Amino acid sequence: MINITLPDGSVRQYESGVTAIDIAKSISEGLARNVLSAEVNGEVIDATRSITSDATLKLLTWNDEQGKKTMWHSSAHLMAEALEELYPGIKFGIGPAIENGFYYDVDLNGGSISSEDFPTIEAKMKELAKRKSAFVRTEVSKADAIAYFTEKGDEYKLDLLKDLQDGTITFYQQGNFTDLCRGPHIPDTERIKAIKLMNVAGAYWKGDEKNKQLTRIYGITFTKPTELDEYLHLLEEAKKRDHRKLGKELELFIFSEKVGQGLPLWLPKGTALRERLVDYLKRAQAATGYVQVITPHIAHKDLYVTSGHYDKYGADSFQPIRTPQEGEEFFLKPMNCPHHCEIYKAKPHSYKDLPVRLAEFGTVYRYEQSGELHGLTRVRGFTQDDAHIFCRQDQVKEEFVKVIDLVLMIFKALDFKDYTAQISLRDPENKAKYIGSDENWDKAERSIIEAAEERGLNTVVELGEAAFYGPKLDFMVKDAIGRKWQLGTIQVDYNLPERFELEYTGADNAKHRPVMIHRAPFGSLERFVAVLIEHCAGIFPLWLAPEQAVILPISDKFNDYAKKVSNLLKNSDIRAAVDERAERAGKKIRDAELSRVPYMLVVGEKEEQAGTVAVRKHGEGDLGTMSIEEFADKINSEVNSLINISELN
RNA sequence: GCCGAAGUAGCUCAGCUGGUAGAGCAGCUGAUUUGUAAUCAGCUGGUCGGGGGUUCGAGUCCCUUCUUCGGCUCCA
Repeated sequence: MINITLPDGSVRQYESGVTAIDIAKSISEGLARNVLSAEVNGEVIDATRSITSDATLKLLTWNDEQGKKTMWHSSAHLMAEALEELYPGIKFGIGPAIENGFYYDVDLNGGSISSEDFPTIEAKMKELAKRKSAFVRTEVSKADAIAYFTEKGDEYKLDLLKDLQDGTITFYQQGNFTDLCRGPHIPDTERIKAIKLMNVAGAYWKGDEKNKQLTRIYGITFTKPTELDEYLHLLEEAKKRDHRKLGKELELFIFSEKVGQGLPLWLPKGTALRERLVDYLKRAQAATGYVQVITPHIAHKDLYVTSGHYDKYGADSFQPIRTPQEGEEFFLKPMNCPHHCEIYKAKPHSYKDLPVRLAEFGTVYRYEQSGELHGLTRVRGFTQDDAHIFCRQDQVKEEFVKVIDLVLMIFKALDFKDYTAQISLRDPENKAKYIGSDENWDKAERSIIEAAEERGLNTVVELGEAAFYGPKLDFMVKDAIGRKWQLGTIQVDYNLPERFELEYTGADNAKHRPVMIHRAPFGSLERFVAVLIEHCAGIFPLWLAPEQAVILPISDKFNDYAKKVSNLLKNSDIRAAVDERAERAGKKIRDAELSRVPYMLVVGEKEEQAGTVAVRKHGEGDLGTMSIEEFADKINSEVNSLINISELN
């Protein structure tokens, strides 16, 4: 007998050789039907594999990330089986699960597949799924595996086999399809109940553009038809929230072919929104010991030679700006850090002065690949809410805590409730590729982890994801419809202080090298505004909305009163416009609702006589009549409850 | 940068197999003076992304270029 420990800590005894499915059945039939794979001693395996020694077991279902991945990976095999029946002679690359679904890369030998073929493929997949074919795992020798794919004529699988060790090779077979695969897979194809192929795209074999281009077919599957419906609904919702669409509709920003790709033009309303974000962060930073600096948009080549960026990015960047001076070259600044290093260097520092926190809303230019540009999330000119903190090694933790507080304050003000901190550390197997002493790295890594713990962050630690110059913490937020975005970042840098020979004088009267911390709570204003638009679907928090209220006179007889109301509100720092058009109230309300103005103030004869406004809230409707002062108080208290910088002190 | 698709009025889109452009909204003008999601009428507006070609004739076919979209690769 063996002991199986379940996630709740309970221990059950089973015969050796029991499978996860057997165990699930012993708990309930329903659970057994839902099991997709199993995590045994931390490793995800087929739910149908035997367990022969004491183990901890977690049964994975659709509700587990890994369960979904298993399902989608198996779905890729199912699609491959369908494709092989429909397109005999087709060759297969790789077919993994991805964040939302799966894909398979195929070589059609000159043929083609388009989205018009999807219904046929989907129908075939459904037919095959219903056969309830089991996914059967077999261990094969490398020689046998090579023989199998040589006979089949699948050069891609043979290419993959080259890099595999004999003795670790497994095949999975379901129905008539056999694939080289590590697994794991779901018990049988019948668990796949809903299938949707999403799109086709070209993709190079092994991601290398020198290799042949394969056809990549994306799909997604579900354990219930309703889950597919929900997913399609979510996609539609995402489309409605697309910041590129809303940015145009709400007149926030545009792009112009003449100005250039990836160079956004901020319209008055977008600028108002952005400036408000900037003011907010500036006030918060002023309260937490930052000083603002301003540096030019271009810099001499030498700056980037010193920083090392010239060697690394020179040829792939905007090319140098020349001057009448022979051989002189300037570059558009791609980051603010080297400039800030020069500011730090401008005078000697004592250990007592540290940390020095230099902040700048610095606009930078990077020549991103044309195919990579996307709305405001990936542009060629953008403004970072950048700051560099120069501190002693023993201050790293405290500085991290402070930056975390700043980021959390912003998340609160913008209603991001769901976030995790991703901590990127060194690859412990390969410490040599990182710059800086082992001791400092250890300290810094520990400081970051402790800072995150102290603030109760949910963290995910990624080994080997650190930059060569230091470990970092990135905030991953989930938006209102569950999509993940990377926003704020905090990074330790041991490289630039070295290259710029930054120093401070310690208590021992000797020179020491400060630690540099890069941080950007928003990341960039462009990207942040894009995420914000998609998060709130264009319905901005009241403190940010370009217009907080619009006053709607019933007829032009009341335009004067409307203007008076607008002026009174302006005195209370409320942004309110008047809709003076000769339209009916219904039309004005409709337009105001569509442009997502938070409050509409309808004014007519009654209001003019009583000195009041009839308040209507966006998306909610009529709130009744109140005095102008009451309304102003209501707005201001609502705003204050959202942004409260004093919390930081 | 690579592969695939698309580009028609300010916006959203229609325009079959080639026969010199349409709608709705927006805008303008006039009428209406209006009470919680679209008042009515009239009008303006396009070298059909740019360039080249085929043709008697090109929004429509071909080449080229730019931009956008979906992916790949990339992101200091």
